[in-house]
Amino acid sequence: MTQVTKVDRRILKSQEAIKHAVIELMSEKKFDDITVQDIADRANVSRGTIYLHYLDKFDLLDKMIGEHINEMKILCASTADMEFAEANLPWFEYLEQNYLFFSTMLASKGAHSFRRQFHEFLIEEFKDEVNILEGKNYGLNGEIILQFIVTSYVGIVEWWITNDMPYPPDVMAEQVGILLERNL
Amino acid sequence: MTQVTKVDRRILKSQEAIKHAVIELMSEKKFDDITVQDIADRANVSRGTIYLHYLDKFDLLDKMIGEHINEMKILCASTADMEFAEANLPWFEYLEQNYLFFSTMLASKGAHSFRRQFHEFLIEEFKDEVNILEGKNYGLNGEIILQFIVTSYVGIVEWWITNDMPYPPDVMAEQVGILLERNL
DNA sequence: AACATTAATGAACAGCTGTATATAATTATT
DNA sequence: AATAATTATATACAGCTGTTCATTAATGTT
Repeated sequence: MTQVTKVDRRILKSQEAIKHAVIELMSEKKFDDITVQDIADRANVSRGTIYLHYLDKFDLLDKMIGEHINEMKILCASTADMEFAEANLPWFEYLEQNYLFFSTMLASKGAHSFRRQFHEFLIEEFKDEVNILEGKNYGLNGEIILQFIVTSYVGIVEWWITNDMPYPPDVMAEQVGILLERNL
Repeated sequence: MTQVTKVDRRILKSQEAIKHAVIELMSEKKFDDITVQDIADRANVSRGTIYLHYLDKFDLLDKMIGEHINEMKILCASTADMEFAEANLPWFEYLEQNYLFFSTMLASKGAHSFRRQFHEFLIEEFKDEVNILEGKNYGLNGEIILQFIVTSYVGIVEWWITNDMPYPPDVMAEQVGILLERNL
């Protein structure tokens, strides 16, 4: 069931301007140094308008991250029955394409949002892959294995981005793919 | 070469009072809700005194975390040639003993400090354990394997603490030990 | 005990935050 | 086109932050 109620144009316009302003400012300074006043000035809206849509600047960042995670979910749907190494590739390419956003965001106090959302997303993706009834993980704790895999994925992505993507997406996808196969 | 120059008693007294105040306040509210004014009032020092010792409240938290990491380094030195499952145990026990501090800290915007410091510490511990010249990791990228292992360790510890330690330290140590053996 | 050094204090400051409110402008609907 | 509802604006406010500075207090060393 899709929501068909029209959203007031003013809301879309304000939110677009605000998010666009953040992207612009991110290429000029660290997210932690960007003030709500900065964003309002750049977006050409009243500072109060930002608080009308978001709790604070971290909530704003959180929602921008959420939109990226949704993009990655869509990418994921199209690789449903590939091998890990192959299915990983679109994600690493997507991260690379949005390097400025992700690197600036990860260098800020809002990095927690990304980690939380990406973690939740990956838990959904991998939770059915863990088998402790037979095979290599027989007898182990499924919850701990799932956390082990997912946090390593989140962590390696964060490492890759904050270290200026030292390897190309296809190398990352392949190496991470091998590590996933070994543990799942 | 140990530093023998005496530290002014007032410095020790102020810093002790400040750190003690933070610990106290942590049992009353989330770290993000604690203000520098709160800390100054509780520690019975002038607000300016805190800025005399620390850049801001996150720098203060960072230094408190650093002291815990140092404790864990000391624990580590005594388990140098044990199996992973055994060597892990003192860490998980230490984390359990300081549950209030770690859980409150991880629920804040300062969680990044812990992750960074614990990550750096583990890199030092594990960097010599990766062998890509023979064995299970032959031909793989050593840097990526190291990041994979270390971030999963940091992540699983964070998961364990923020989820109210759902398993006792010995179970965690054993399960994580198995996962480490498999990948190193 | 007297001294020079260092640390702590209190007050003042500009700037940002988050909230509230009255007013104006825009929108969707009739 | 007129209307009611919604959104945006400007302004004001109290509280916190991080810095500065002159003054006072405590410390370690002669």
